[in-house]
Order: sequence, then structure tokens, then C-alpha cells
Amino acid sequence: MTQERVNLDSSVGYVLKQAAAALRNAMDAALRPLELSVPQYACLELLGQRQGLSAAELARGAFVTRQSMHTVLQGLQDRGLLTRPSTAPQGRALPTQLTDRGAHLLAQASHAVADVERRMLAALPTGHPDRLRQDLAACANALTPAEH
Amino acid sequence: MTQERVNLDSSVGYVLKQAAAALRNAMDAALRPLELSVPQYACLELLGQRQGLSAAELARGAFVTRQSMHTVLQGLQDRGLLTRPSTAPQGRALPTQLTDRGAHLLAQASHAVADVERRMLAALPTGHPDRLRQDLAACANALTPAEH
DNA sequence: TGCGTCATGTCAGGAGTCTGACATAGCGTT
DNA sequence: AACGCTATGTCAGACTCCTGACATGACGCA
Repeated sequence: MTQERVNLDSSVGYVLKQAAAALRNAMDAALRPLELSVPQYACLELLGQRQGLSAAELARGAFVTRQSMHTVLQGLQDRGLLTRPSTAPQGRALPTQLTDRGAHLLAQASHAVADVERRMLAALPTGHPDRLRQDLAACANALTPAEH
Repeated sequence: MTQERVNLDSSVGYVLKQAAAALRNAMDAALRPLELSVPQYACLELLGQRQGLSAAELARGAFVTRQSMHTVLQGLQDRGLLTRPSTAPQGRALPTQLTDRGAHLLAQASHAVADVERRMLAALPTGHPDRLRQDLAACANALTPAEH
């Protein structure tokens, strides 16, 4: 029976959580002047990439549940940053659209977050960001249970 | 004015969050049979590495606030997995100790989590886990504000 | 000695997220 | 057409975690 202990400092999982926590804090600080939380920003950014996403799709992209995204969307809608039709054009999904105000705020937020990412990656040698991204994607994929 | 948009798929930050979420889910599933949450496990693991840590030290190591760690400790203490003196031997810090039951449960949990980490790293070529860990540590360091 | 600062433990309150549940709409199979 | 399966939206409740606040003990400095 081997002494199976995780040894925190040499554990990739631990350092991964550490990096994620640091990133979360940095993004939180960067977005606070805009009065946006990280989930709110994630929601706007996803819509910026592709308009008309449903709440369920946004939830998956932001790593929260449908229910959480529901409240996030209500908050953003109350601030006039996005619009949702009251009736579904087809099926049950309600396609979400950014308003002009939402797009404008997103531009500012995107800039602030890009600054954070730059600061994070500045510590890495040239070329490492790309390989880091690939390694992380492989890790995420290995842990994501095969769908269906 | 450049089109400054994060481009989620090529963003290291986004993939980092994705990997962290996948890891969190996998650990959650692995620990559920032992009736341990991830913060509870983190607490036990930290104590396994070094006995006598205070609640504040455990909180920093587990990336939560002192207050959250307080309730976590109470839960673990109620289950007889650890002990804390009622009065501080010196200063205000209450050194926490694993009980035999705590150490035994930790051994099982540690094994389960090590399995998850193995599954995660199996997707990476030889040598990559080490460089991934170093890159992540550099990222975390770059985002952690200089203390004092 | 006295004061200011910092770290720790703890209590109270609130914000955010999750689990569970239900109704509805599409789709494929029988 | 009827049934089952899946996906989505939404409501209610509980849980987790955080922010804010206060008291206490240790340390440095005037």
C-alpha cells in the first residue's frame, strides 16, 4: 500500500485552482468599476460572440446552472443591457439580444478583462500561452464525461 | 480603436475557468461517496500536509474566507474528524489536529482525488504535467497582488 | 507605558448559486 | 395519433459563501 498523498505544491489540480482563484479575483476587481460581476460579464461576452443565444446556452458557456443564469439575465435586462422576447419564436428558447447600451458596456468590460489576461500571460515566455491553452483544453476534455 | 474582443475559444482565461470547472465537478463526484465537499476535503488535505494549522491558514490554503472555513471546521469537528482546543495555547490561533477517523477518511479521499488528477493528466504527453504546473504557477503569481 | 497596527476568531446579515420540481415544446419511434 | 425522451423556462426552497462588524491577543514604536 503506497503512501498516496496528493502533495499540494506539486499537484496540478491545486495549482489550477490557485490560478483560477487569482484570475477570478483579478477579474472581479477589474469589473467592479463597471458594476459587473464575473457571471454578468461572461453572459455579455458570450452574447457579443454570438447574438441570439438562449438562457440555457448562456448557462453552459458561463459554467452555471440555467436557474442562476435566469437571475443574471433578469438583472442585466432590468439595466437595459439586453432584451428577450416574451414569447418564443420557435420551441421554448428565448433568443437574447444585446442592446446598444449593453454592447457599449461590453466593450469597456472586454477591454478591462483583456488587460487582466495580458497581465497574466506577461509572466510566461513567448509561445507558452498557446501551449498552456492547449494543455488546459486537454485537461478539461479528459474530465468532461462523454456526452451521450 | 482596435476591435478588442476576448475571443473566448482562444482565451487562456476562459479555458482556465473551463478546466477548473471540470476539475471541480470531477472532484465533487469523486468525494460524494465519502460525504465530503471540496472545501471539506481541501481542509483535511491541508491538515494532512501539516498538522496544527489555524483556521485562517486553512482558509488561505483552501481559497475561502476565514468565516467560510469556520463553518467547514465546525462540520468536520461535529463528525469527529478533527479537534480544536477551546483556548489558544498562544496568541489567538487555535491549532487544528486530525483525529484518527479524520486521517482514515482523508486517506480514502486522497486516493479518490489522486485518481481524478491521474485521469486529467493522462490526456497530456509525457513531461507536460510539470510544465503545465509551472505555467499555472507563473500565472497565479502574476495576478496575485504583491503582499505588503 | 501607552498607542497603533495587524492577525485571528466569531457573530449577524445578505447576496449568489444550487437542487428539486413542474409545465411546455420539439422530435423520433411505434 | 400516441407515447417517451429531451431541452428549455420558471418557481420555490435550501445551502454555501461572502461582506461587514466587533472583540481579543501579539507586536512594534514613540
